Amino acid sequence: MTTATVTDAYREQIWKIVHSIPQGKVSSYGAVAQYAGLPRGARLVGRILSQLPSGSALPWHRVVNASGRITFPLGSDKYREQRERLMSDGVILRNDKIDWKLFGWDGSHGS
DNA sequence: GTGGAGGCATTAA
DNA sequence: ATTAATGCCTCCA
Repeated sequence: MTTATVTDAYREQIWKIVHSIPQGKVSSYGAVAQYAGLPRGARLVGRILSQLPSGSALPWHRVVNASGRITFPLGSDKYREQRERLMSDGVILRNDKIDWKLFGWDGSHGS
């Protein structure tokens, strides 16, 4: 079947990882991609998240870029939505930026 | 030495 | 060939 794509197989894997992010913490596209087995698939994670089906209930708002900032243009509806959801999770945005040292999730189980 | 901004590189669709 | 929910490197203040 050549109809399927590479991300098609990683799609569920990425969903699992994003859904594995604990509330109050955030991760980056590159980090999630790396955990999924895609060393340079940062954009793939973003693309997959953009193709999320309605009702996926996936905490995509806990995923930001490596800069700790929301990828959407500041002032955009999407940007506002993610920021609101992040604050709802207890994540504080400082200067529209996330303190990675406070909310950065390594993907590890920690202690 | 730290922080912010801009540009180039990389992969998948 | 073009676009994209990015990442990393380099330069300036």
